[in-house]
Amino acid sequence: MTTQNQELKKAGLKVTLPRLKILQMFEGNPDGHLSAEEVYKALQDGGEDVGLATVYRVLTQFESAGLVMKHNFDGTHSVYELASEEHHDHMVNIENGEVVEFVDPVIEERQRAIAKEHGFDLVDHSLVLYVRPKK
Amino acid sequence: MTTQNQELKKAGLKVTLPRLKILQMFEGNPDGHLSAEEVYKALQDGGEDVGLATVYRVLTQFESAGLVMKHNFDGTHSVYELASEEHHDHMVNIENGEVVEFVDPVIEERQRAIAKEHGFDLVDHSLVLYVRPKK
DNA sequence: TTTACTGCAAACTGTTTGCAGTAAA
DNA sequence: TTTACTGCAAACAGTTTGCAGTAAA
Repeated sequence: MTTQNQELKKAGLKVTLPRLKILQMFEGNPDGHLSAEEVYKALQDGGEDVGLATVYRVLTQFESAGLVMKHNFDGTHSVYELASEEHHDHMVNIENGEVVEFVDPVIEERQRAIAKEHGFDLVDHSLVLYVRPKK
Repeated sequence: MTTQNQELKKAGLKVTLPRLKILQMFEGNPDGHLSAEEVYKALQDGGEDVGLATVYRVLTQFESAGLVMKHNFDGTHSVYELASEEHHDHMVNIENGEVVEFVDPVIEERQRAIAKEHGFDLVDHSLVLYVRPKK
C-alpha cells in the first residue's frame, strides 16, 4: 500500500520490509495494544524473518515519528498502540488483560485545574483504571 | 522506637536492623517517594552495611504488609512511599522529579462511574499528572 | 554507489533468587 | 537451638547497542 509507504517516508524513514510489516500490523488492528514481543512473535508466525532488536528499534522510531504511542500498564513491559488524533485513557481488565479506551471531559478538565491550583501547567498525564467484570 | 518494632511484629516480620532502618527512613520522611537504589544509598551513607538485594526484599515485604505502596512514575524504576490511610494521586514535576500528592473527589467518582458504564467494577487506578512550573 | 537499515550477539538496567553463613526469638 | 533473615554473586526479564553485512535510494 502506497499509503503506508508515504507515512514512512514522511517520517524520514526508508521503506523497508520490517517497518512496512509492523506498520501494517498496527493499522490492521487499530484498537490493539501490542508489546515488542507480541509484534515479534506475530512476524515470526507470518514467516517474516525480523529480529527482536529491529522490532524494538522500529517501535522506538515510530514513537518518535508520532505514528504510535507507548504505554506502560503493568510496570514490567511496554505496549504500543497506533497514535490516534484524539487523546484517550485506558481501562485494563485485570482478569484477562483486555484494554478498553475511554475519554472523559470532566476528568480532563479537573486535571488541568488541579495542576493550575498547585502552580503548574499540565504537560501530560497517565490514567489507567484497573477493573474487573461487574458481577 | 517500640512503635516501629510493633509495626514489624504485627506484619509477621522479625525485627532486624535492615527492616528497622528502612522503616525509620520512610517514617522520618512521610512525603518521600524513594527508589530501592535511593534507600540503599542512604543506608550506605549512614554507615549501615545492608545489601541492595535486602533492600528489595524488605520493600517487597513492606508492600505485602501494607506498610508502603509501590509506584511506577517513569516506567523505568519503581518508587515506594509510606502507606497512608487516605488514597491520593500524584503530580510529577518533569523538570526536577518533585512529587506532589493530591486527591480529587470529582475524578474519583467519575472513574467509578466510567468503569460501571462499561460493565466493570473499579478495582484500582493509577493517575499521574506530568507538570511543569507555570510561567 | 552510498548510506541507512538489519540481524545477531553481547551489553545493560532494574530486580529476583540460590546459597551458605548470621542473628533474632 | 531453631528458623527466619542476610549478603553476596549469579540469574533474570526487558530493552539497547556495536558491528559487519545487506538492501533501499
